[in-house]
Amino acid sequence: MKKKDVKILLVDDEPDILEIVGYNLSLEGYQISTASNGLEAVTKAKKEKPHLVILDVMMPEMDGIEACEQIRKVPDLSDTIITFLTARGEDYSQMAGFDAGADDYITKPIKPKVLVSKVKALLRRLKDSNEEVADDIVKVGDIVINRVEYKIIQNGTEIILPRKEFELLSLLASRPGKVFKREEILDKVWGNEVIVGGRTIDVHIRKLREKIGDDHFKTIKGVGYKFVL
Amino acid sequence: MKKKDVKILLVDDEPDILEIVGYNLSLEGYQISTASNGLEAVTKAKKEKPHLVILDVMMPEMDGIEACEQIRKVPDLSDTIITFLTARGEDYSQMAGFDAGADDYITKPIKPKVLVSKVKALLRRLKDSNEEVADDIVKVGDIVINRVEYKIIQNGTEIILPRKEFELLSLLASRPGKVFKREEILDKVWGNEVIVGGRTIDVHIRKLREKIGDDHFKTIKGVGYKFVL
DNA sequence: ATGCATTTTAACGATTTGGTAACAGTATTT
DNA sequence: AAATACTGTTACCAAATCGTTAAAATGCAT
Repeated sequence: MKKKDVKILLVDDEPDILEIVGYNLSLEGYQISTASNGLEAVTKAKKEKPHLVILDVMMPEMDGIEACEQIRKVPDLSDTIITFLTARGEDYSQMAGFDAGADDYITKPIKPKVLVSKVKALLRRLKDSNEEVADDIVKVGDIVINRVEYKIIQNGTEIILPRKEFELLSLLASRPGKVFKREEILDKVWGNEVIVGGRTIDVHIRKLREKIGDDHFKTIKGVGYKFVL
Repeated sequence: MKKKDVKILLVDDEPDILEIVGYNLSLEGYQISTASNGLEAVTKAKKEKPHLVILDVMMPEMDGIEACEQIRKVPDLSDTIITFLTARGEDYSQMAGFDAGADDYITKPIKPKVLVSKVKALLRRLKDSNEEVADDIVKVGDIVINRVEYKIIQNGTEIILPRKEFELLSLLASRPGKVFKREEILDKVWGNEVIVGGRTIDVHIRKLREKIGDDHFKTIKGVGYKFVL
């Protein structure tokens, strides 16, 4: 997801806070909208479906805790990350925040740099959870992919794959039939910082074709590869 | 199939699990029913024909494995997806689950978000659960254009098209009957920086006429082309 | 460090694709 | 009917893309 497509809803009853936090986050390229109390927050959240909600705990009309609970009840917002703004030194242990479904706390006074890096960290979590769930066992066609033990079983035969091959297969098989663009594969298997040569994917595909079976991997020229059953 | 028409049968002997998992899934809009042991599960499955069964492995009366085998024997339920709930760290290598016909495992402890995205992923396998990919699969006349899998299906026959041809067809078929000007086609399929000769579009249209059928592509002299059903 | 497995690169060949040119065909205008 | 303008068709070439291989680089464990 592009940074500028990330929507953040900022909720606080102090206009100063809204402005300074909003300013710093918009500098980073996020889409910011604001609300000044819990009710407004819930309404806007439903309408705008933000990816992240930053909620002051103490507010008139409806406090942050309750707003958080309300937001958590909305199915469309199940992936939304909620973080509280709270005064430093409050007793976290008896805070109802996490019970209400919060993901994190940010303490006042707010340091812009800290805030921004915290937000980045939280949104990274969003990205991770959006990508397919990593940790378990899936059967797809004649293949069982065991992500826990890093092995695959095909017709009862166990096959141990090296990490990159395993992850590549794992990705392709996570959506049989879907074509994964080369770019997408690089993003998800290699990570978008690493730069590898143009033939790297092909070589790994070739090894998979050898080990798993030629017919399972189909090339779509100019686009990418797909796994077929 | 609409999300709210998807039936999920949840089987566990611990009421707490039933409640928390059931709650989270019903928030997503699925129809939930529950059973607290294997016998009940098989009975309910036969009656309700759920699309997905989430089955605890260890239960009184009849364990998950046997319940799974029973369910798999029912012809009506051949398309039902079955997934086990299992404690993390168990010895997967000697698990009888996949032999019994399971499609997946979900490990306890259960994180609601993980569970929900897992369930979504599994239900995506149901051919007709067009939840979110609806926009990427378009039916026009006797042709189905599948942008996810980069293929088109005509009268049940799969046809793989090269990229430019696919995109051209995709564009024209996106508005059957509408005439696309040559200029417009160049913009959308080739991109307005690239300059190609005057006969390029014609050649591609010709290839489509060969592969898809002559009558589908109508020439409007002096203007452009349109796709007709 | 040494050896082994994995990953990446580089080079080359093979294949597919996209694009052009040339000409034939067809409609449109004069 | 002739001239004009546009499209259809074909064969061919160039560029893009992919497959394969071997060797170099990297990582990893002994």
